[in-house]
Amino acid sequence: MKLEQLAQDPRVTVRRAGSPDSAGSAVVYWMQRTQRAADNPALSVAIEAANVLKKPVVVFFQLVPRSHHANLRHYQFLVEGLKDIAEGLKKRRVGFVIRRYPEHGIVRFCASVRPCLVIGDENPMLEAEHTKAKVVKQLRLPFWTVDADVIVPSRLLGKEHYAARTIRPKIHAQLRRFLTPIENVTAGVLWKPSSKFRSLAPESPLLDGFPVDCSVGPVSGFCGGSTEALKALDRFIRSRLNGYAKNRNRPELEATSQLSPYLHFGQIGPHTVALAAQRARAPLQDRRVFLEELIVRRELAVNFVRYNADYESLKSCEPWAEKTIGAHARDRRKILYTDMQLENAETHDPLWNAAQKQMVLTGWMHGYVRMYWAKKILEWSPCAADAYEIAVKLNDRYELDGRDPNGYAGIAWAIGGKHDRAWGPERQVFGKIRYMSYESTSRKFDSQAYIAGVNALEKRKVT
DNA sequence: ATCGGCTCGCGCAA
DNA sequence: TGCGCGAAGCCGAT
Repeated sequence: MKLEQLAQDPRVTVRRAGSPDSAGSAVVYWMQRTQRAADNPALSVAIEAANVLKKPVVVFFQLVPRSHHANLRHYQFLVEGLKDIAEGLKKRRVGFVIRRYPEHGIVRFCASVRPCLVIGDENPMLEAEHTKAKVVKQLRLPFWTVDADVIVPSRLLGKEHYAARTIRPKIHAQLRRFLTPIENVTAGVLWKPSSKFRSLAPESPLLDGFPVDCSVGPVSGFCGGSTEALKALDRFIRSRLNGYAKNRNRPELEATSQLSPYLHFGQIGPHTVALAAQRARAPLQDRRVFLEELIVRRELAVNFVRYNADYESLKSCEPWAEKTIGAHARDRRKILYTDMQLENAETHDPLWNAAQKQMVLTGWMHGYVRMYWAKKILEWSPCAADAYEIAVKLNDRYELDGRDPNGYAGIAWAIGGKHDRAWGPERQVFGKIRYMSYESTSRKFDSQAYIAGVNALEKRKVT
């Protein structure tokens, strides 16, 4: 294997070209989005490059406050995952350096390591892209990034896709090539830690004295880390994949994988999940439906965020949606709630309140209810642009998987008709945006049971 | 329980 | 240029 071959892997983007300096001391993998030591294509590229160069590999992880407006809930989950990374990297003979604000800089770290090459992982979110752009300017080193958290490298899709039906055949055509096990290669040269590259211990109280937004507390139902993620995957595959197609849209049941927090932080990768589902002994229909959501719809969301720079606002939506929303901008709203009333789950609608409470209390809301939740915010807001904004704000603040392409795509679908189509008959406020009602959702699933379930959870929390 | 109509525009066949 | 068909819907008819 040659370095040029590695650079030509479709998962790899060369952000700063140049031949790796063979006088350098190591290959540095700057781990951001892909927080795992196994089935991590970015780590594999780093190790393979280092093995060609006959150098060791060190993973650099930085703890930066207020990254993507994250709060204590998110940081706690993230920090819980660091121990698994440390253990996994040790097995692969790779070093691990954790630094915390204000000693967190990758540029400073590279100045002391003098790497041959720096590898990063891909993240379509704008803030992550800006951070990388800034670092590229300062690093006088070759810098590659690896698209490690999607099955089909997002670059190969080339443009923003209009709908699931346009991206689906493109993705399916690439699965044979990309839905394959990630090789967990081991470093040939062992990284030897020295005092010069001191690291914080992953199990030390990393958040003590760290300037993090504590207004949203940690949750008890989800524990971060790759080990927990694999356990959750195993439970899902063994007990819930069978029947998934039928039950996934029944939020009163525990029928979904609940892997989104782990996928968001990269503590588990889509290859691991997809291959486990593919080889599971569940009916074909269940496996198909799950893989459609995990791969086609998840990667449609990544495609949206990557190719539509307006994903944080209603501006990201299609002309037909803009038109119909505009035509109904002056419709009288029967009910208006303030941001506070929404945040405190103080609406007249018990299903909506339950959804909001599930999110606030557990850090996770059932996928089907998320649609309803967002559509009602549109119904109860002065305008669609405000609705989009408050939905994003609440989602990003309380969901463990907030600040993720999935959240933005979901809100854009519900409020702006993204990836959807016009639906008649035209209604107040919604216009031709697809509508959902309490009455009809209650026909589809046992909303009383869902509401009761969340309320029981709330009582247990209070007492 | 299941079906058709509602409605728009992309992507492809022709 | 025409045509098929679609990320989760609703409603009313059968």
